[in-house]
Amino acid sequence: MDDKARSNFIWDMIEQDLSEGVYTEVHTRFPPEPNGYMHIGHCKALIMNFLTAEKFGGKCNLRFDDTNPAKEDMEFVRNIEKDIRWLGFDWTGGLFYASDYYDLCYEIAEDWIMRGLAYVDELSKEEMRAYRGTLTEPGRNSPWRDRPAEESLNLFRRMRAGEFPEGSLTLRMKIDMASPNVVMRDPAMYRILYKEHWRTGKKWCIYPMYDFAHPIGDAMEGITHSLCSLEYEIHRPLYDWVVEHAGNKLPGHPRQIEFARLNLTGTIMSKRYLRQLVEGGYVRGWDDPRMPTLSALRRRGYTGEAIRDFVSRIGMSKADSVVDYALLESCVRDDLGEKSPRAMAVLHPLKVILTNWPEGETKTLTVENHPDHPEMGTHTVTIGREIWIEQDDFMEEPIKKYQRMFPGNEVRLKGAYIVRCDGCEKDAEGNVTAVLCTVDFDTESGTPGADRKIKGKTLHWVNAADAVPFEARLYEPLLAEDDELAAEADPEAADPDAESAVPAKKDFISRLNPNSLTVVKGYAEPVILSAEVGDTFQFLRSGYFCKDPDSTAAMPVFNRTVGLRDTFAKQARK
RNA sequence: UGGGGUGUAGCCAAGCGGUAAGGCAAGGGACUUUGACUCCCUGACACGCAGGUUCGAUCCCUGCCACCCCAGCCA
Repeated sequence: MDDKARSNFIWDMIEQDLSEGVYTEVHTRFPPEPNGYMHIGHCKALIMNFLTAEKFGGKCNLRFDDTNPAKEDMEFVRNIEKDIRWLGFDWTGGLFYASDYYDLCYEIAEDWIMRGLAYVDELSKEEMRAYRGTLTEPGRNSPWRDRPAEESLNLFRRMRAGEFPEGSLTLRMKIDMASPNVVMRDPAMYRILYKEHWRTGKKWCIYPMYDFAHPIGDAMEGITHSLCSLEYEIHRPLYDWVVEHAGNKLPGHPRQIEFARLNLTGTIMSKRYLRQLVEGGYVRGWDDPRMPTLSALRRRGYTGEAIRDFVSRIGMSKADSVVDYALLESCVRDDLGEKSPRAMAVLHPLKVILTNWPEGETKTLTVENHPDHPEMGTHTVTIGREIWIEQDDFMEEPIKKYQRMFPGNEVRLKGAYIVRCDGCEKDAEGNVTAVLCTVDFDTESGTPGADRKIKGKTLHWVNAADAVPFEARLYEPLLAEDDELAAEADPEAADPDAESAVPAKKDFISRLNPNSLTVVKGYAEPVILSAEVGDTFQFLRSGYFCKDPDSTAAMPVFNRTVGLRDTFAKQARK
């Protein structure tokens, strides 16, 4: 499946590195910050890192980038590990934490101070911003930039000892305040944070910044290729600067390569917006099947295999893109189509009376579990005088090309008989209350008479006498079709507290699709009762459905993972 | 107006100087006890635009345009 992933510019670069002897092996890493639930957007980086290691016979580490104790939690660590395993990967290179390198980072920091590569700054956050300059104007050196190394060292040690309040001092790299790349204008290395770290406890009250700790972690783990998303491209000079200047303490120099992140139509990948959906009650939680989080996709019935296939098929490039959700759907259909047993369920029930069926009599029939996989076996269904069919499967006055039930037409009941529709019963308002049909008893499935060809289609149905009521949850994209926020810039890059975030927030909520969830009560054959939460069926002609944890003994609940393709509905819409 | 990137069909994406892969979507058709699956067939006077180099350019050069990223003591 994963071999669908063709070559890409990253693998080309790696091959070249290997052939030129820059590296003799390939070692990657997936470095999530444990500050939230993973979503499908993260899968691109995740799968790319793991797959690259697999492809080149190398290893891939899992490293939690836990350099900000204010935002991180152990609960997220467990979830991320679970998600990775669900996708079928293992951290063959080992499990690490950025916090494993706190001591080393500190050592390097002191070394840099003594070598004049870092200094303790007393500028406030606001002052620092002012000194940094703008995109078009160079910054100015901090007045503290050239203080004696011993003074910085003393201050830095006292920072560590907890002698200063948060925000009062920072340790900065001494690079170039006039650099056209603002990332290089004396970036912060350490800030004071009186937060207990979920791993290191109270040991530290100063924490290294990503730009400092990340390259060090990569280098320490022997990472050869550090694959990350495009927004880190401008950090690459800094990444290299850090590794070069700490070189005497590091075993290697990884190569950072960037690629475009994943966007999907009809949804969003921003943690900030997703949190809004959860906290605003627009969805039922982080694992609401409408969410793009992996826990939600899992609950909805997506498989790890389908997601791997999807990522393999979208390819890898540096061009900003928004992938059509239809591709993801195609991937799950492929996977589920092979694996899922078939069953019959009616979502919008309409009663059919088989008028020539003897009252009180029941017949047991055998149906296949999968048309292409006889080894998956069979199960039985019963049929009696009254059955349920889909409301869509009857039209008193058929539209063009309609081949389902209408007066005078014959259809096949899947696995049972050919029946002729004779008409229907209506209530006072003219609503159809029941369809009347005559059974051709000579056409039972599996018997010679079953070969008779008819014009009508084969319909799914459920015997009314032993039908199991169930709840089906049907989903549409979170965002209405023309409102693809996904194409917008990642708002996480913006300050959530900034004024500019307010209109975006309002706008985003107004784009929500009011029909993202539809709940219907239907009937299914009893076989669904034996399903466990998480089991998937293909409900014939309807789609793939996965049993939800909300299920009770009295009311099984099924999420529609994805519908079947419906070319007739498409034509009819035109 | 600084720097870093990106621009190939509706959406992704190959292509690496020799005359435009593939997938999804879309449209035809075959098959069908799922209008599903499967199987056929259909798509770029042409690769953001304009020049240039070349026998020949999507691939090289120049200029322009569009979009994305960066001014956190977030990652």
